[in-house]
Amino acid sequence: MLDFQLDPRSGVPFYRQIIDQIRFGMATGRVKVGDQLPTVRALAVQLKVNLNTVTKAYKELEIQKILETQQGTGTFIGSIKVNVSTKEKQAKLKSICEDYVNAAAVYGITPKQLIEELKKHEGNSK
Amino acid sequence: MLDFQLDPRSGVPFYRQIIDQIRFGMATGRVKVGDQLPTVRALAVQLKVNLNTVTKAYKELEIQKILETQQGTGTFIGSIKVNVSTKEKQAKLKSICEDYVNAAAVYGITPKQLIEELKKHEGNSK
DNA sequence: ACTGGTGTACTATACTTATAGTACAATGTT
DNA sequence: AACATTGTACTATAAGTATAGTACACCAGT
Repeated sequence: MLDFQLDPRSGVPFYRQIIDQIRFGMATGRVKVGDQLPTVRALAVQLKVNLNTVTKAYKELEIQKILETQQGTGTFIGSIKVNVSTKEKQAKLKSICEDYVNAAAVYGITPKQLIEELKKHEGNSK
Repeated sequence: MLDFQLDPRSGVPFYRQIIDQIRFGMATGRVKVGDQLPTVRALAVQLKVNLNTVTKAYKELEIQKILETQQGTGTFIGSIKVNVSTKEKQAKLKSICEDYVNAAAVYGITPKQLIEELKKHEGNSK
């Protein structure tokens, strides 16, 4: 099951964050072909966004054949193999780190200190 | 000198990308207090965006006392200082790390990868 | 057949973002 | 004093994003 998380401060539209997280979830093997996604209403409530926002995300992925929807039943992971390019992965990593360094810098925390703290989490790499 | 680059596909507004890159440049020691930034017109041409877009970015940073502007002269890196108690700082560090480990995990990025990326920036950070 | 849950389709509104264009104000140099 | 360069302040337009609300269509149970 995917653990959706929206960051309103990132500037990235919600529907795009949802799309990204589903695509990355498929690429990293967190969800498999045939898995059912949360219903549009359930996810809207969970993420505290509008029904239309989730719908927009699902619809775009459905157009790309990444999701398969059955009206009345639900939305499922399609059989298309999603390939997130290493370039895209790298961009995401870079973007996250920049946000991270900026957020920390506001409090006078240096990248070096961040690294030290992060080492405590290294075990969870899976 | 900062090497600005905009990614139109990221979904992040241009003016925000400019803000982020300036802040990131400060956090990682690429620019120092007193350095002059490109003029609003020069940067607008360089990035192929509108004058107003650059202005918006500079203005927001000026409000935050991160930049200092002198009409007729230019825009410069300000000398902001953040005073936070070490206890508060430590708590913030922990909180920020947890947030980012979670945010990264959503995209299949491990703490170890975060550390690797961060190491690129630990050099000049004070 | 009915009911509840699913996705879908619309209208309308508000806010944000980006652009274009114009004009003005402050500074420094000549 | 004149000029070029800087930041600033408007108006107007267009596109994108998010919300609210309503209604409908499809499917699987009972």
